[in-house]
Amino acid sequence: MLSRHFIKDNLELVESKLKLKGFDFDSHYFINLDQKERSNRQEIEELRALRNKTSEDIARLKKSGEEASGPILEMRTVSQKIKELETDLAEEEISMHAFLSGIPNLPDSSVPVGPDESANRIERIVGEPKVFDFTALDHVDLGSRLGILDMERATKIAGARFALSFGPGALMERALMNFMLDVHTREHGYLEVLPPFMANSTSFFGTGNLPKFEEDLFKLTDTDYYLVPTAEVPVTNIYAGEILEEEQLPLCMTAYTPCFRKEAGSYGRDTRGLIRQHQFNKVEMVKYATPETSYSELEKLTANAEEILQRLELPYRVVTLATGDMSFTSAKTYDLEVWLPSQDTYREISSCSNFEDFQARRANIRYKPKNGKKPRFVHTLNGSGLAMGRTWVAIVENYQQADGSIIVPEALRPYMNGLSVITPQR
RNA sequence: GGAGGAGUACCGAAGUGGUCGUAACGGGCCCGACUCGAAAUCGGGUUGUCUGGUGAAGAGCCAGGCACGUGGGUUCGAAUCCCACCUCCUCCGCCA
Repeated sequence: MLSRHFIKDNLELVESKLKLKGFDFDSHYFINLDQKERSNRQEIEELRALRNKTSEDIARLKKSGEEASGPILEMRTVSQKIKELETDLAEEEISMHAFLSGIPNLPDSSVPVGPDESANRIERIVGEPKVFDFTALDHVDLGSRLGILDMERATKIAGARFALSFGPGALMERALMNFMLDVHTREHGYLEVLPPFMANSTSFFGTGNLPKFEEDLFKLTDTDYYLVPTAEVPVTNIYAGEILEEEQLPLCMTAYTPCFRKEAGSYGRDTRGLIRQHQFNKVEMVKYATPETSYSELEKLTANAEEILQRLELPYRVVTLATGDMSFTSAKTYDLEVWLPSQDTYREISSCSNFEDFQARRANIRYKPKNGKKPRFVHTLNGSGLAMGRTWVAIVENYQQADGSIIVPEALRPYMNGLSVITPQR
């Protein structure tokens, strides 16, 4: 959510910045509603002040045994009037809240301007795309030939967009989780968190997934719970409604969770394999930072995610998302894209964003500055470190050999009982 | 799932319809005094938020509103009475 004061003081700026994100900001609606609400609130407050003062008089009169029915009758009318005005105010507040919560975050000035991903800016390319002297297969063919991946039976059990892995395939997923968490906790200074895999609607509002993107989520029948689409939701909300000390910042947390997404609106896209699933595993990094440090923390967080790709020796590139390609909540996003031989292209494997105070305002996460001044909103950041399913795909495809076996990246071998090559099972 | 109890500031806790919400009392923390320094002692301070005014300022100051788990209700007036919900605790049942 954007600050109402900020919008009021910077109408043109807000309008033009939102346009870059493809959002049409209705400033007239905002100004009218703001004005109406404020004048209404002021009238209510004046009447309440009158009632408070008169109530004290009534108490005094009653205590000294004097007649008080005059002011009581008078206040009966005043209270009635207050109640009427409060009904109007409540409606105005709901409208304002709905309006504000539907406005996306403003893009940072360093973000490339453009309507879609064609305007994304490539920051750096690390490693060389693999070239094979044989016909390279995709991960589905490789996986099923090796007997470590079975998409058909997953479909039988659950449906389309689910996966089933066996033996070294399942082990590699578990190894990736431990490897990533170990690097982030032991070397990058993150605190490991194991959060709930469901969260309530308040938490989803806090991170900006609700109310606008409910169609992406799995909701549990007859409850207020949704399955988490990313650890961002439960972890960012850990300190919702709280005031931290500045000394606690930056607060760095990392968490493994499965992620559940409906992928509505992506029918027909990425139908083959593990690229787009209803359920996938992910290790996420989440940070709270001060406004002064959030952009340098974003660089660190992105580097932390890149470190995983580097240790796995996977070729990748880093792009800055253009204004029109960014998410609703983000002020700046770097995507890490890993090389996939089967698609002859780079595919997103991590998304690292600074949300500034957009989520913190929604979730009411603040910190008390060292100077003892009033509480301020923290800046929240997060990034995948990494999406494990897609990492699995990248390893299988990039490390394939002519005979269809898969070399296990060195960094992963200690996590796989020393296994160095995945060969056909059974 | 059943029965009972409880949610008040940083923590503990008092307050059961009126001038007691910056909210008794105790502790913690911060500043100051005493001291060579510290402890002890003494003095002061210590919730957040919104509206209006005054400011360059969403710094400070002034006036006022709101908040005693959350949301409603009764009343001239609610921490206090009523209803619903949430959370925690104890006992019983079930259970990995």
